[in-house]
Amino acid sequence: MNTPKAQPDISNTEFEVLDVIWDSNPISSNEVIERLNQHKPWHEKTVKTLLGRLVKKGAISFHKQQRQYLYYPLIAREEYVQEETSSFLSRLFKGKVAPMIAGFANQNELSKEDIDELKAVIKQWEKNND
Amino acid sequence: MNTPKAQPDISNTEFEVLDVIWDSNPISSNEVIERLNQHKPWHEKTVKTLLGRLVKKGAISFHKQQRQYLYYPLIAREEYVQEETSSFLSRLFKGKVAPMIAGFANQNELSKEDIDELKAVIKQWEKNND
DNA sequence: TAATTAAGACTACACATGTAATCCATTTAT
DNA sequence: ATAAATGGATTACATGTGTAGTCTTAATTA
Repeated sequence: MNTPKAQPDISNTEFEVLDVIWDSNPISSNEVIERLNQHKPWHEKTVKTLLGRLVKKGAISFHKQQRQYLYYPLIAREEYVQEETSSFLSRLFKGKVAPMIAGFANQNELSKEDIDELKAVIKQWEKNND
Repeated sequence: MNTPKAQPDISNTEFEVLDVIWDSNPISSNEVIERLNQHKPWHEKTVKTLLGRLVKKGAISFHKQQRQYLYYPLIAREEYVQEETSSFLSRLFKGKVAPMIAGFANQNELSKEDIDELKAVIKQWEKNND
């Protein structure tokens, strides 16, 4: 019985790379670089370093296609995001979601659309919990 | 016109110290240490280093009382938390709150109480937005 | 008053992170 | 067949972070 592998610590820049891979994979380093460069002016070498670190951390892997590597994720975005969210909420809001939303409301950062979406989530929850 | 000072980057351990100070201030280093040690086994020197770093970063300050320093925060918890939350949401959820809550719901991490609190927040929002 | 303690300042040190540059082995172009 | 380009591996290097230890000086105690 192996303990469920804790998510590796993924740095901010690593996350940006990983997010591209989640978005589209398998994917070559060149395509990762190209996609990133639509938003970030990162040097090719920088991105390759980050890819290497993600591999070492066990967040992604690859298979070879001739000279190139085609990368794919080893962890699911949903899982990663869920864990990050839980730890974030527990650090800043004692783990409760409502105070976080309340903070947003107080800053006038909630739109009508956000509210409608929240209502839909609540409705769905109620449907699932008899 | 001075640009609103961006929050300094506060590390995880620094945050724990800062949180104690937010909770009760002005406060001496010894009391910070004592309170932290109810949960964390940090060496006295470690905590003092963190206090010094927080001062240097402009997150806290102090006034002297004889030999000792009495620390107090320079940034409000609410502000800090709000900024962290915004950047967190934008990184992981494109800035939308509802998908975050939905993720929680899907993991069965929402209690009836959470739902009730969310409803209250929504009701309040609606009252404030005509 | 001399010795000890205690507060904060300064120093340390390994590992992480952001940001590449260089090295080496293939491919590919000339 | 050589030379040049390209992919990945390895190395670099400043700054941040976690986690203290040592130094200096003032206060307290014997």
